[in-house]
Amino acid sequence: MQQLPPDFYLQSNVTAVAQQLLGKLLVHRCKKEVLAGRIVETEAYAGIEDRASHAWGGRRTKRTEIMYARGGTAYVYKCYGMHALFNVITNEVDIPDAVLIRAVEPLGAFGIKKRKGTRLPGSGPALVTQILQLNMEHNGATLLQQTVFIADDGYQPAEVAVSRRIGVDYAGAAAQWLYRFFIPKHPHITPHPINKEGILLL
DNA sequence: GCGCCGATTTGCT
DNA sequence: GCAAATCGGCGCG
Repeated sequence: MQQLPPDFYLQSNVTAVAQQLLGKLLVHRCKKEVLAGRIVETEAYAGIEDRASHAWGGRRTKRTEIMYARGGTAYVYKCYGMHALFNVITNEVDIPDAVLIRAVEPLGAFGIKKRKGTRLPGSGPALVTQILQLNMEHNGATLLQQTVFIADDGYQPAEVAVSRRIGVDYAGAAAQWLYRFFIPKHPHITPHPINKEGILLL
């Protein structure tokens, strides 16, 4: 198991990073337990030219400022005022590229069984932070240390597919960009008709 | 300052 | 299928 090196996050092609993150492990060492999940679904957000990105048009606000940090930084924000979504900042300083981690396959012991009823939690970007116990406190955290980081255990997905992104219909032409990467038919990816439109890359 | 909308999920009709 | 939960950013004035 090898932690990803700083150079990985400095790549200039954010879609390449989004694709390469599939199959990697997102790890959170909290108090006594280590929470980890295998990344099975990602979305790329390409800086100021991407209308779907919070940094579109070069926006710099209190919320988006962290997106301009150097690659290898975490960007966590609240969506709809209640769900924390976890992103990985990529590229050099002042280029606000980011990869949204949309789904992970939980590994090891997780407290999610405690939920009432026998029904397992659904899938989606808000579940990633829930499962790995990540929250707004991790906004701006570096992924280059040992608390929250991404590791490669040698696993390579047999198949990788690409599609349009989910929930960005407002973004005009950018809504059609093939910036969503996922492992086809994986049980933890977001259930969505768009999965059938996925184009197989691998 | 006010009001609408969003990279969503859940539960009820 | 749809509304609720709930907050920061943005446009408007």
